Amino acid sequence: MPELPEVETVVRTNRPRLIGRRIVAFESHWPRQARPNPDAVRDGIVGRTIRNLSRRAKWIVFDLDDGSHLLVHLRMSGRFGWSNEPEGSNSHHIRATWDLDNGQQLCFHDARKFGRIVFTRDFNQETAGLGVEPLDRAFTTAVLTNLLHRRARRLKPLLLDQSVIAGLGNIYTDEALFRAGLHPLLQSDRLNGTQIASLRDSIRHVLRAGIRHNGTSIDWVYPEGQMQQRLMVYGRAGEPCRRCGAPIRRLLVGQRSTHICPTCQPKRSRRANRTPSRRVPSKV
DNA sequence: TGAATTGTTATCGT
DNA sequence: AACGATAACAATTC
Repeated sequence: MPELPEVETVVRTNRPRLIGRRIVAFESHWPRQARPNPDAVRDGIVGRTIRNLSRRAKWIVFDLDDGSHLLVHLRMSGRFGWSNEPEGSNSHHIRATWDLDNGQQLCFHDARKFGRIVFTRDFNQETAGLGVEPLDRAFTTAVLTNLLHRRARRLKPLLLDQSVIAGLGNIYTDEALFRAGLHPLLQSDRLNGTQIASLRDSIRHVLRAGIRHNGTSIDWVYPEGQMQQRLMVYGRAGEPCRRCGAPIRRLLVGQRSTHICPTCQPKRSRRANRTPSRRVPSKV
């Protein structure tokens, strides 16, 4: 379940071994995940030198020396390995391999086969549908205000929508909403300025924390992170809230498991605009 | 054995 | 028609 911080970690750890290397061979063992098709990918990248390895949303981006790009999406279970490492090549879930000019071989492991390998000569067009990068300077409170107010959607599915904000997944969305004290079912166009500023800061905070701790490891898919020890709500149903002690609750929002603290994330604001149940009796 | 898991897309509904 | 919500789907693990 790699999200932005996990993908960023994969990029940072593999970048030194890939930059400057020439690709001498490519093989796909699961044709339908290579776009437009395995031959086009192979023809496009073999002979090219990798200028840079970076990230856009949850995509891993190979910059090639002729201006074309190779994009890899890990989806649920994708990961990179190296054939000369003990864990790298002994899996039977290797779906693709890249041979480099120094004899090393990059392996794409993907147990569930949901990952994507895309070759494109038009990077901008390929990524045109992706929303704003939440860690960019461009992700200001004003920009988020516009994104939230121009539509009326529940907060959680909106934050998961990659065409609006690119990179959040289920874990960091729940964590950001908790940190901002916002209920996932709140309507996006009903947030006030204070709430939006808090949400913007919370999104950036949890993503940065995720990157700082090399991502979240909650199962066999992604083993190298430490962020799971610091999660406030995700996967903690029934456990006490680390802020107030109330039991964390798990609910379904848009078919997705969602974790909240019922007191830290009230559905409606606690103090403001509450009509008192009993009015102070007025003098006659 | 089947419930749980995710991002994306196709389809439904208003 | 346009938008938001929902169902379906890819395939595997435990």
